[in-house]
Amino acid sequence: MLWSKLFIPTLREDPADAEVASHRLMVRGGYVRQLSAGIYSYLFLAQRSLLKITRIVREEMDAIGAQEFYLPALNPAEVWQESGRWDVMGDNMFRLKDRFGRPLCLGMTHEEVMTAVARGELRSYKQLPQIWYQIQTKFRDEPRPKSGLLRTRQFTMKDSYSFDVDAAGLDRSFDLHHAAYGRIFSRCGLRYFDVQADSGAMGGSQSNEFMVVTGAGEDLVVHAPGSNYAANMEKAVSVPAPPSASDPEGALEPEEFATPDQKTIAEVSAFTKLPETSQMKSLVMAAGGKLVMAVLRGDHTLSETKFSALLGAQEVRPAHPEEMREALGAQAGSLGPVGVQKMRVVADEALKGRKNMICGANKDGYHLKNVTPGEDFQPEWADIRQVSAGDTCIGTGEPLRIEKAMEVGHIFKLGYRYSERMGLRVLGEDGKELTPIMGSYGIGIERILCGAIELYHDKDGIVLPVSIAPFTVVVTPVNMGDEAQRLAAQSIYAACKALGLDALMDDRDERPGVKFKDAELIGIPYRITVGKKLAEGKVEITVRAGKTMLEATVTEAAAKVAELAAAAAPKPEA
RNA sequence: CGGGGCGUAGCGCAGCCUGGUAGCGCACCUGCCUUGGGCGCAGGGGGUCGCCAGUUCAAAUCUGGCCGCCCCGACCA
Repeated sequence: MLWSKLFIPTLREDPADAEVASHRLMVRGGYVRQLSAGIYSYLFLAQRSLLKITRIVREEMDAIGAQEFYLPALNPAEVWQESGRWDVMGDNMFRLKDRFGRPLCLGMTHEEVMTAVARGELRSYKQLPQIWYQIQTKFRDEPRPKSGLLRTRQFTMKDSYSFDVDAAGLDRSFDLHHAAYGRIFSRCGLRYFDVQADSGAMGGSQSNEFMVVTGAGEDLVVHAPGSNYAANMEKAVSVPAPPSASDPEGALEPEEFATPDQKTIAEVSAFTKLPETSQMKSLVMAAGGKLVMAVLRGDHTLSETKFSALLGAQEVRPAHPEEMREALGAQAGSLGPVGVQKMRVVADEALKGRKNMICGANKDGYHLKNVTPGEDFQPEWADIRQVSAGDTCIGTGEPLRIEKAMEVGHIFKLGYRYSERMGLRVLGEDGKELTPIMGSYGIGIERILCGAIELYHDKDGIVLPVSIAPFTVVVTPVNMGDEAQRLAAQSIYAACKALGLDALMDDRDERPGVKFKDAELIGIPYRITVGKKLAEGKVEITVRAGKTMLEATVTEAAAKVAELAAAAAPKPEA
């Protein structure tokens, strides 16, 4: 295509309201323009790149036998009411009414619609397994859209759903997706982590997230560089760093002592001159209308995800001050597990084997010392602790790293939730009805592009992987007024196209500096510069990643780029 | 929803405190010039100063309300 005819509105300066690199560069590079908070117009370059991404996704989904559908984004309330998510989704769902007042919503995901199709049509176990997918626009009324295309109110998702006769079948469908996702993200050129994740309150057993490590991300991944361990922060486990002071010896009895105005762990630690690791933190939480006490080492943080999973509760919140006072007779800052009868007490396993520690006395202004978990109080033991910096890997003992990351894909085993509630049944081999088991698998299409840009950019702009760049190569005649250059550039451009390269011809009557800057900004992997060396029959090939440069003759330039591109973006194995 | 910031030409910003002709750079248009890193010269077009109300002889500027956008937090099957 001819650059002079295209709409690629690059900006010389950074947009004022773009914070993260992908947002800033996509606006500057003329990929996108914002229409409203969390709503973007994808211009020519973004659309080309997104089409390349979706093509890769399609190829890999088709390769595992998945079938592409296209489902309505506009959904009647009924199906969401049947699944129970009409209420669960709350304000995150865009809702509207039609002219007759019938409630509708814009789809956030498509479990309901897929299940509705399935229950109308699937009759026999012989029709299973099925994997259905679509690439569709999703709508979520985010409380805070942010970071450009990272968190938007309208976005594109590849979502697939599997239907199997039994758990073993679901395992196979899950594994197929797991492998396909790895191929998809690799082919898109992403460096990613495949992490164990929490499956959330919506049911389901196994769950993996595909995460791209970037400071722009909103999640945290915990990983050990030397081993295979990687997990979402919510689910991660670790060996805690040892306490910084050893516990006092002896079978000591708990003893009350005054701690006026010392409430936080830090305050009590300073007051007692004993480190935070010698304190016990007692948190009273309300779950499902009941109070539960969580006891942790002073320097540790409660993982609300693990805690609520343990309790099987949908919602866990800190107890109100009145609730604490009523149940324990003291306020936060002086609470402790000793003598507590009215509520469950769950202690984190990091406290196992510890003795003679300090905790609140359930009496304002007082704490207890010489408290030994398991002796002076009998808790339920569980891992309810969030991994923290300094912890080590359970498997290898090496230090764990905690890094910010962005979720680009999520696969998980749904179980029977939707099929059960929405009445999806087929006849089994034995002639009895059975409820198919489902899986759900999502990929954020725009997030792949964002992730690639976050990972690969420099001060001059975007450095996209060949497989998802809007163009593979740009042919840049330095001086359009020079006929020899123009003709040579045209022949190279034609040769590129003949080789099937996605080529762009920068035929604009611009200064060379402008053309170079623009090509670098928008991230085209290769540039063939036709300039002063043409007198010797030579042109230059510049590789955007690393800005390396090599020479080639006019006749061989296109083939050389094709070779480089093929090496950089291998095709899928047949 | 809580905290902070910002709204003036397509983009980036100044002007506002101390009320009185709406500015600068980039981009855009015309002409000349130039052609290996966002050239140069000359001329030109483009604004309900976010919206509404108030104060005033007079409001981009002061006051009040509203709206929008960005950032932090809460939230995120």
